Amino acid sequence: MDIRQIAEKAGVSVATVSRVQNHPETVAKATREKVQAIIDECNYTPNWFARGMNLGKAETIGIIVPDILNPSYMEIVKGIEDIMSESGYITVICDGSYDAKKEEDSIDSLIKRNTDGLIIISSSISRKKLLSIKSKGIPIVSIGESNACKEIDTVKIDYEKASYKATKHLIDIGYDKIAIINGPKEKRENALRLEGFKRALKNNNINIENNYILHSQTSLDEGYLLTKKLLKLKNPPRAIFATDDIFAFASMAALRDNDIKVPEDMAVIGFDNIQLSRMIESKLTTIINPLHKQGVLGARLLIDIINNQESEDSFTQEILLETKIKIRKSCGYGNRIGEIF
Amino acid sequence: MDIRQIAEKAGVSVATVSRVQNHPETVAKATREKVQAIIDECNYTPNWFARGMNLGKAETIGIIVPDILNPSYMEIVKGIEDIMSESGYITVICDGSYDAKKEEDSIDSLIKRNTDGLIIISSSISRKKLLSIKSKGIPIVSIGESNACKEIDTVKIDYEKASYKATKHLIDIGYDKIAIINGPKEKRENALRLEGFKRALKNNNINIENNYILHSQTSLDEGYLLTKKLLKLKNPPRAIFATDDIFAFASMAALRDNDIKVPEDMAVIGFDNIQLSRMIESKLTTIINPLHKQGVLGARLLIDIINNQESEDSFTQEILLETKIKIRKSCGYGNRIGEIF
DNA sequence: GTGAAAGCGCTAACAT
DNA sequence: ATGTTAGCGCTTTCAC
Repeated sequence: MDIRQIAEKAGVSVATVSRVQNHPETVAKATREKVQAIIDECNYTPNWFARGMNLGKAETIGIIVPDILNPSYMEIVKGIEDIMSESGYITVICDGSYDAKKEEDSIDSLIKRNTDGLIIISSSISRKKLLSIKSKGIPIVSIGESNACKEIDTVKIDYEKASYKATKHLIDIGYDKIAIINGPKEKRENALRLEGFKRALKNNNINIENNYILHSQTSLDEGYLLTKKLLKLKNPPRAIFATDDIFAFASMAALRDNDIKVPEDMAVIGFDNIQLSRMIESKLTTIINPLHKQGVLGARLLIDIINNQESEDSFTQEILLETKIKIRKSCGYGNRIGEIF
Repeated sequence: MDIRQIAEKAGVSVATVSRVQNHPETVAKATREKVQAIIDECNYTPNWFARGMNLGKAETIGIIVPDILNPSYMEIVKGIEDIMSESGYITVICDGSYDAKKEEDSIDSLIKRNTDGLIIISSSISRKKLLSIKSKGIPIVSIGESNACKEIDTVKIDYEKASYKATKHLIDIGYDKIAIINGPKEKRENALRLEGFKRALKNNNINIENNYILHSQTSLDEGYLLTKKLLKLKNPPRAIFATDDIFAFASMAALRDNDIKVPEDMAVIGFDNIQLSRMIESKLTTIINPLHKQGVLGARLLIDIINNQESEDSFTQEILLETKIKIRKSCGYGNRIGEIF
């Protein structure tokens, strides 16, 4: 069923049918209604490729996410989806598998498809690549840190400060032997987290013990193993800062398997406050990262950029969201909250 | 940069450039190399809309998933991604938000875009809609139960049997007051789970207590609340079968908040064996659902269907995967496994 | 207000 | 082996 057949059935030209769909106000009411009736009756939708060829728009945006199995990222994606779907965009989610190369390939593939815009989440894509995308005029926003921070539109939190806050909390309640289980050190946001961690220690005259600084690649299992490694130290830590809630889960699993009680024998603080973090034992004290909100804001920002592509009064934006700390049970000293809410 | 400019630079016709890209073997080595060099130099990729318009292929498949925040579903999606990305397809993941209407809208939107094929996961799309998709000649496979089981290609497990197995396990180790926290009852797979549950009770002459049969809509919070409801019964159960691991997590959180120990005071068995299920306390005994594998098989099946669309020797397939039980700690009686692996 | 016709960039049949 | 050309289905100027 193509536009010509509709035109024929309605006894009008293809141009008129096209107008009914794209600029209905320019066609006489009677004609419009007649044509629309046929369109509905035939359940006609314009061929999407043909339409795209003329308009150059795909009504599609691409999302690059490091790992679709990590709920932290998916909460951001959910926020993006919520906005995009109400704006008529389709979102293509590409799983980067924590691999910069794969992320870049996905980007190429999305660009080839004339995707209207891109959102990259916690991406490890090179600065060069990022700038080349932007210079092609493709709208792009980064959620979290990227390798070209100042040059591309960004929604993020202050990772350094948030980590400082987490570490400071541990110090305030009396810990000084604090380890960090961080993500891959190549990622800028992890470097920042480490800085925040160190700054908190320094400011409080606590010696920085290199054995307490661990980088996990990605997986739950690695978080588990790294924690075991920590326990085997001659002088093990008394608190663990896991920079991702699921690392904290893995860590607590390792502690339990060694009969170490949280928070009695070891404090654990997480990062992100994913939904599950209040369902586990011991209930996780963590940094509230407004994940869903970042997705929402990132999506709105991207739509803005798409709609004002040529307008000269567009400036690169950086939206910085505040974080809070959520005190539950896993560090002790707080009141245990009897209910999950 | 379009095909004409490339042709000009290379001193050949557009047809030759097109051939170099699509049927390189039909063009002389010398010409081919010369043209390819220009293509590379200019970083030319064919306009995707124009290409699609001629070929009618989008090299895209769509996935409908009830909830992108539920790790059970995302493990399936990951399996699909793994296969699709190595086959050059891009996957569009649509979040159905547990809403049949939204799922159907997404399908329409995908079809409009000439998506080459569809994979629906645990979908609540009506039988009528499903058959109409199939009758349009659009390749579609269902992972999990759908409302048109026999008519569309399917990869699934036997939900009834798996639930029977889970319930039987509880009975075998001595429980007879067993509750079930099931998903939405409108879904066929949940109806099957309930049947399996009831069959196990009946076969063992255990009375079916209607108060012990609960349906949760979707969320963690609801699983939590439902469990509290169970505890308020005059005659509360001694074991809970949660038909989704994250329900089990939520359930255990509620139990802890009521100072009920798992497995000492209450046994809990889950369903799916998601990665996180071995990280929580108490380690979850659960049904091993080959999620990733289902994704892989579903993807392969879909590719098969796409490639043999007109061939007459294609028959609707149903691939049924076996499930196993993973005994950890949450039901007691098993040995506690000291390590997570 | 409506129609005729010129592309959009590409592929493939047909011609050489 | 390569070039010429007719579409693919739509949108949009430009006439009327």
